[in-house]
Amino acid sequence: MKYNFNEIEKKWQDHWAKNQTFKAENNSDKPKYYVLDMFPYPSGAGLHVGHPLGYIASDIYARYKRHKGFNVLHPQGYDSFGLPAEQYAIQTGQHPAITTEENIKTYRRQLDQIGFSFDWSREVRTSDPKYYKWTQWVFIQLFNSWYNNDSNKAENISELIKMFEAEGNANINATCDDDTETFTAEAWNAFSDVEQQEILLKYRLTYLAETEVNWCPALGTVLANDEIVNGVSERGGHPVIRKKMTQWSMRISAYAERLLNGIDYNTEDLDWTDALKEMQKNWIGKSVGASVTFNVISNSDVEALETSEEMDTSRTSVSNTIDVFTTRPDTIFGVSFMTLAPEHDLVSKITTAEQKDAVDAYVEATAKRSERDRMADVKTISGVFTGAYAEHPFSKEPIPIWIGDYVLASYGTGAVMAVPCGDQRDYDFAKHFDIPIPNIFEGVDISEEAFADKDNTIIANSDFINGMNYKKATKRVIYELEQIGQGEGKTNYRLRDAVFSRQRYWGEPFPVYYVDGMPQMIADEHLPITLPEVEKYLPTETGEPPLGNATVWAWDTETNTVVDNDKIDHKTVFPLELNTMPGWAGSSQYFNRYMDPHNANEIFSQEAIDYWQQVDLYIGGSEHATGHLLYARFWQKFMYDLGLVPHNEFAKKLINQGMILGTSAFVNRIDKVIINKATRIDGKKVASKEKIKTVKLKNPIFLSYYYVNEIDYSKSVGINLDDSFGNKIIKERTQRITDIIKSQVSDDDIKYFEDDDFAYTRFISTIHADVSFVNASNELDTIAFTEWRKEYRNAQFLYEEDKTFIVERDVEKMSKSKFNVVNPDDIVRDYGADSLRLYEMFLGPLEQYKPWNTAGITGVSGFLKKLWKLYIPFMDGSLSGVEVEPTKDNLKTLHKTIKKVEEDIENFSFNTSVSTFMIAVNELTAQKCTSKDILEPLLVLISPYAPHIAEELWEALGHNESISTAAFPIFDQSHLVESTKEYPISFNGKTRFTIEFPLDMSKEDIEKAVLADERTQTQMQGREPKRVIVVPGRIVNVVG
RNA sequence: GCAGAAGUGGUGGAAUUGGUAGACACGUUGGACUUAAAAUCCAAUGGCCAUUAUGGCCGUGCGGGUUCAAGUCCCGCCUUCUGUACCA
Repeated sequence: MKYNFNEIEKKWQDHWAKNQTFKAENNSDKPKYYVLDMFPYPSGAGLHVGHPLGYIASDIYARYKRHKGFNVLHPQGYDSFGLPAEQYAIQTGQHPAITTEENIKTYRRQLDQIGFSFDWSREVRTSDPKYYKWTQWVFIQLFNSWYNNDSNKAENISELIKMFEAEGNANINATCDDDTETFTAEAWNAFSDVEQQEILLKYRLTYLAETEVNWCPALGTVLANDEIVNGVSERGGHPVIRKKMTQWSMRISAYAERLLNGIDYNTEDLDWTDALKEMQKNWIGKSVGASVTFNVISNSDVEALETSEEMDTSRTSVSNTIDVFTTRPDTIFGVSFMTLAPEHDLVSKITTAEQKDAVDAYVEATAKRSERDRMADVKTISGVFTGAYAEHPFSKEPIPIWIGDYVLASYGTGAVMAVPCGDQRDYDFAKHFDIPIPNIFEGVDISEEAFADKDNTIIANSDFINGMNYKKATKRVIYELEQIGQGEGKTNYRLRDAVFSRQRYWGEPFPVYYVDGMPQMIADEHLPITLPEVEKYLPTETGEPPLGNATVWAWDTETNTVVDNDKIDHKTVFPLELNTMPGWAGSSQYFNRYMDPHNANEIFSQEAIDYWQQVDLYIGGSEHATGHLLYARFWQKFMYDLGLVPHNEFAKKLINQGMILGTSAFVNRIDKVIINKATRIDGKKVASKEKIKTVKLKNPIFLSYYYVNEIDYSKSVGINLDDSFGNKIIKERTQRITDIIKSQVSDDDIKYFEDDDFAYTRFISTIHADVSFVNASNELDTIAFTEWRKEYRNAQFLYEEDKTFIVERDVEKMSKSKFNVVNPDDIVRDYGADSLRLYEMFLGPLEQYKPWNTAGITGVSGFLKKLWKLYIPFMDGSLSGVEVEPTKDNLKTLHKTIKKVEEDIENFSFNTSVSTFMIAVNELTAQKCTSKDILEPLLVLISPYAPHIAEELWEALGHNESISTAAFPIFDQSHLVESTKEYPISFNGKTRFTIEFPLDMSKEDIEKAVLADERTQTQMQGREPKRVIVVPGRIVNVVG
């Protein structure tokens, strides 16, 4: 009757697989519920205990919903395109498909042994041509669409063409490239085919354009903004530079407002955490203000201006204009200069001859600095005057035009109107270069800093807006700008269009070929266009992406097949696109594909989407906040515009699970000694600043935690211990270390340790030890350690006598390089999957970051053993034929457990329900409960958490069917009704003792009884109570 | 700088939304069983003081406030984590 978890878990996992227990049907009388996990990238390292956390939570919820009578869709798959498999291919020549396949096998084995209730019949892999056919298909739909701002949705490009043919583009309210020029219907019809295609690209929702991109030379590819962290690549941490390239982009900016609305105003639609919504909101970065056009004063006028003090107001020759965006149009009369980004197109055009050298030098110097440098160095103020002036739109005063790297080319228009009195950066710039700082705020002191508080402002010295507040002045300025045609109200977004091409092999190929340099879509019926074979996964010698190495990579428009490159004749055979799609392409619609994953004719059938609608619960990491989760929302809205999906948002509720952190183990190592000239301070020998040499030890010395702490080393700095200070133990230890060091140095060097002219410092560094060599008491298995790090096989380990070598512990992110990874395989082997599942939940709230500590698992493991014991009478036959009536206590325990567990699951408070189970089992054990009426429903409660043991015991109780769809027990309040309450009696708010009273006892009677109690007399010590507060059913408080 | 979240025993964390702070576990200590170990079981465990049983004082990052009553509400700070940043 032993609880043999390994055997039981295998048995039920096989049972579920064989009977397809968790296969979901696309129609059912039951209500539907869709629980989704973010699908994993199958990395070569496999899973660590942190990975399944979210899967366990979603699995508990999915199983719970099945008990509650829902038809549950709980699929899983793989985001299997990506960099690591390709990097591995570059190094080894092994095809990424093979690496990926192997990794998936490992993942599947690891997932299976945890006992998830996934419907594996619906598995998708983004790298499977049958899947990416539909990624390519969505891409084509995007290409064939434009964004109509009047109807506020995506529409077919053919409608746009019709409008161009009929009326040109002047009155079309579409989201398009900024540089789109206006044309008439006649002009459109006169354009050549290629010209028309060029114009249409400026409107399409995915388009090819020369854009400034983040280029990562080390990875040989471009990166999206969300793939860059702190100025370096997210993967590998390589530097990133700005570069102009022709790239596919996604016009996500067209959806900026709708993406924002979904999280901002329409909150009931999107039950996501505030933190996540906030992140997306910041990323979209909406700012409302105005665009203002400043005319640049021509150079000849500037000369006139410089020779005479008088201003020439009759200028007519306006050649250049500068557009700026401002959130403070009300401060327009405070403008005293303008600043352009050094990269701004106009810089070379407007710079005067005298300033040319200085400007060129500055532009060059800025270009050399990496984005990261510029970001790190915020404090330094730099800039150069261009020599040019712009004209104030209202006052017509000349305004000097500067360039400065505090203005970013990639935000807004790359130019600002500088208002030093109202913006600190402009203020600092003006102070630094001695530019005037006119004050336009009434009664505000700006002698020390700018005044940026727009809500407490009255505008002054500002012509027609004097005396107005921010709101009124803004409105008026925008009106006046519109009157003179030099500006308008404008909303600006930080969100940029997303670059969609990658110069990589292991990604979705584009269904695109090129005729006369213009991209053409391959018709839907010929999809998928599968990845070609290449000999090398590196870029070609001419710098083309890896697909440039393919020999069979041309499109034959007659046969509609991929053919040999040799056949390219630009008549019927054309070159195919060499870029591939980015990682987020495949993850942007996978949740909908799960609804109908094997459909070869459609991305999903109408019936499937009508039935499943959208994801009800999505669980995954918050690191995808501004990547996947934003892109997927964008694609969903596009699919909604096409009428393909019934919801604007793909996931109703989203939870970000926290991370499980590792507990790293550190050992202190002395591996070198630094020799200095000695000097004496207060008669004590210490090292002088004069360094002689560093002596590296052949065999390092490792110091146990307490050993090193008692010696009181200052870590990593090193400390001179030559002098005889400290107590006896310390001296002995110091001597021991010195002896070991001396035994290792050459005869030439020994003088440094014996001669009084020298002092030496032992340099202590801390290195990670693999946590598998460390036990719960932080003792290091030194033999296993030296076995693992062979270079230390002759190292000395120093620790206290009669003790063992102790490591230091610290909590860090779990990672291979920190040797703190705990493999779920080991946990499942030693404690079972049910213990792993329970323990991961028991660690703490789902959303929280928390450290893993394998030792703690004995708590939940012991709980399962106790649970098992409760059911032994049903297995050993001792209860055969006997029906035991539940006692009142039994029922009370059961029903309070039902209530709490149900509430906890609904609130995703899984940690507290594990506690509740423990309490229930402890109580039922104490009650010696053998009633089936209690123990049967208890199993259903526990089954979502520990499904294997639940199935096994369910079977032991005589069931032939799986527990997975057994009805969730119904809570009955009547079992919890109490007739008395143990009232806490407090005095001035401090509880002193308790008295039991009937619950129906009146306030007055309780008060009397409390005052009559002799313990009350003791507490009051003769004082009269001023007041007695009685809260029936809760508490009594005596004030005195 | 801005935004969001969080500070509770040696540790992970509970606390019915203002009503007995520290549930449930880990760890530690003591005990039982055992030749021994493991496993299992029992007891104690926030700190300080007192002890013959009883008891007393302090305690949820810090300082104030509201209240019969504050971990929970209000005001002002401090610290940590996460995101983001010359965003005009």
